[in-house]
Amino acid sequence: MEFEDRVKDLIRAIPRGKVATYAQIAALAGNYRGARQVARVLHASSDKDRLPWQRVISSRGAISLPRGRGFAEQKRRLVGEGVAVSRAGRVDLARFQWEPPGFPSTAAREYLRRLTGER
DNA sequence: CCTATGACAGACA
DNA sequence: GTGTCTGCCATAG
Repeated sequence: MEFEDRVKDLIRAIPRGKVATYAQIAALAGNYRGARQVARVLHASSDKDRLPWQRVISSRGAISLPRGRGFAEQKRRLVGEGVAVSRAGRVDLARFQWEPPGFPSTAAREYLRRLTGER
């Protein structure tokens, strides 16, 4: 339950006008491979816990919600906060990604390096 | 113990 | 750009 609580706190810490990715939240919460858990938390309790869920998007910089089930709502909320969202639901991470100190973590980088082929 | 779920991520064709 | 496949793991039942 601790991981879940950290995830919620982190999501609440994303400033207006910025976005974070699922993997980023997971890494900051201490589990750099827990992106799916972040998705689960959002799905289960974004309403209940009043999270700024619109600020969490995929690592490719896109809205993950399907059209017809939240896509338009998320886009509307983000644009309302000053985040530019393309028609396809893309956000420029270089401009809008939240970058707290210490991200990305060395653990995450190592994992990625191993995935990419141990170079 | 097991299985299912989850708004994922990365590699590759 | 699309689609598929694999790895990942906390949580609920």
